[in-house]
Amino acid sequence: MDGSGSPTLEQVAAVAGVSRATVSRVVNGSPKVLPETVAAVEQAIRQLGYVPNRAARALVTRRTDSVAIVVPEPDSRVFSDPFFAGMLSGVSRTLAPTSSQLVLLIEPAEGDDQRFMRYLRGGHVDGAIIISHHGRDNVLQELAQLPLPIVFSARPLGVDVPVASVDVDNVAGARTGVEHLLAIGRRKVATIAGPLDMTAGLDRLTGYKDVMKEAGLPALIEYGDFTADGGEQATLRLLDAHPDLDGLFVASDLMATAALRVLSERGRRVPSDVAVVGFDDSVLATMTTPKLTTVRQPVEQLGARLAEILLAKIGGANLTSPEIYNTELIIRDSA
Amino acid sequence: MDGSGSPTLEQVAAVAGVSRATVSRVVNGSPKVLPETVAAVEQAIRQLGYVPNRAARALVTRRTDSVAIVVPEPDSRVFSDPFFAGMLSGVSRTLAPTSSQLVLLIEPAEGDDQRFMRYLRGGHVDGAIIISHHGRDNVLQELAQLPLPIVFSARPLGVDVPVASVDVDNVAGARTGVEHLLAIGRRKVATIAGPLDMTAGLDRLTGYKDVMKEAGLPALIEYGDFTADGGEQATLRLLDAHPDLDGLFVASDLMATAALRVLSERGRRVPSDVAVVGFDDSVLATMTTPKLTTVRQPVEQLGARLAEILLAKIGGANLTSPEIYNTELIIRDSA
DNA sequence: TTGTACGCGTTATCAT
DNA sequence: ATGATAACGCGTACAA
Repeated sequence: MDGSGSPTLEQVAAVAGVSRATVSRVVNGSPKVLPETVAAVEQAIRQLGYVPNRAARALVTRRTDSVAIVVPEPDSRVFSDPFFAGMLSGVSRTLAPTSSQLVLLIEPAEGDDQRFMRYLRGGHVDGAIIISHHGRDNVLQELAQLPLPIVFSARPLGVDVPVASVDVDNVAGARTGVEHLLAIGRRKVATIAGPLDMTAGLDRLTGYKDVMKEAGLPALIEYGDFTADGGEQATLRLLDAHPDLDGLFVASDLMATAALRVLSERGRRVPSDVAVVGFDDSVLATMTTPKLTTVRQPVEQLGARLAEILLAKIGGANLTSPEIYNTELIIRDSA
Repeated sequence: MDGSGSPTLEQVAAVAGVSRATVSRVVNGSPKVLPETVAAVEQAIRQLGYVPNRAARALVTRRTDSVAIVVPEPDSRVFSDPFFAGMLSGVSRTLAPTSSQLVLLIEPAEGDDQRFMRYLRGGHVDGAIIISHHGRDNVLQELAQLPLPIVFSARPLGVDVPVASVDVDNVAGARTGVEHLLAIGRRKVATIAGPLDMTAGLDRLTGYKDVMKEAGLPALIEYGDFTADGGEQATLRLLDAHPDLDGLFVASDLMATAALRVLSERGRRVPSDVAVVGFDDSVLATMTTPKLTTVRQPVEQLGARLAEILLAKIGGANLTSPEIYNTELIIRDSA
């Protein structure tokens, strides 16, 4: 701490022998300042180690130069999901050239919505990216109606107003996965779906059902919650109910890794006995034995696009429609 | 947006028929306000949907009610590491009861230090938690000397001033892992170490070396960079150099998963041919086949403690020494 | 090109 | 117990 707190514009002005206003202009890169004045001011700034006070600036400009990334769930799962990590990476890289900072809002405990709602409403950020998994209560709806630029990381379930969102085509992605299983000759193809209150759960199941129906094959469905444990349980139930299954489409890589393990423990060879296709192409996909054939979604790109859209909206653009990206089937060893 | 921006203290005061100052008192829970006045003000607040402006508040109180969690590396690996996720979880849970928000500062590209240094210096946060992996340049040193409450997530390499930090006893942790390998009869025990410019790399290697030396056995060392790829390469080199190894201590679970895969591909049975011990006990440990025996570190607890220490320092406490936590060997199937 | 002066929404001091 | 009023540090018309 330097004696009397951090230096202010005023002090810089005094040292540089100019007015506060001029220093402000230099700091903000106004073109209408004499080069020599600029030099003098910059010298003073360096000498004092001046750095602008954002609070004061925000107060007058009504811009905070920070955006929130909101996880409206107490879900620590979100963090262990490589999906989130990838998106965060994309978001932060896109935000980097900007002066914007990233504020992470996590719902600490179930039902503590109002905490971040207040924060968002308080004008502490210029906009927000919502990482929503569940279409829970009416939180998403409330978020969507906030007087603030907002982008959703997935089509928010249960929201009836037009909102900007970025997502992959989960239905089509699931289709490619299941179609691949059929293409390699599998007929008893089951799925481990995600929860139906998540876009990812709902749409991927739809894709599976569609393909099976078109092929005239029965749908064999169990549900997991996108955790390894959930995947394990679902696989066990599936093996009990359909011991003769020869193909398995799993709605996430994390659940798929558990499925592979259970299959192995139960003496099923992958892919010869049971072919397995996952969804995500996360880092996990290459860590399993055998390596996972999976439906890739371009997570970093999604994150980057989320940030771009948000910045555009903050800049005044009126974007309120979903953007859908394509998936790609990555064939490895499990199917 | 309601006509004219968000309501201010002034407007609430007008509606409630009191002065600005009184409203402020109510908002901040001052005891010296008549209950009936409180009621009137709270009514007005609800009616207007008032929420205090943090920028204005921060300007006068000089407190921002937000803390930064800094990743002073462009390292996207940090995110895919479950270790980071766990700590983040612990930090955010501890911060929750507080009014403090979490600001995430990531170095977007190599060498862009000054960006977050300026931010931290600008008084935008009340304190910062540094998640540092590498003892790179003098960034850590600069961070340590910031006139701001700071806590490091690991003993920062190359910092010569006393700083607060939270870490596990990596040396002892590695010892228990290696000693276990010896205890189950392994003699050709190799290690995949992490980079030596990270505490985790350095100390865990030390633990390995110590045990091997005490046992009068040769140290067989290869280095990885804490990624799956690095682990894979190191394992291959190790198998080439020492085809007869029967024990392997890997400095991280992520690298260990890769090692397991390579060993399997090379026809080594785990644990019968080669016993493997990892480090972390991350979610990965139970996802492998066989499940990984590993040295657990209490990540969430570390994160929580980081936050506690930071809050204490912000509150005026003068903590500038490391805190070391114990690890625990979790025995599963790989050793 | 530069300086003056005002306002941003709060908290805190001092009267009342 | 409450109300004026002065900061807090900055941006920006407006004036010079």
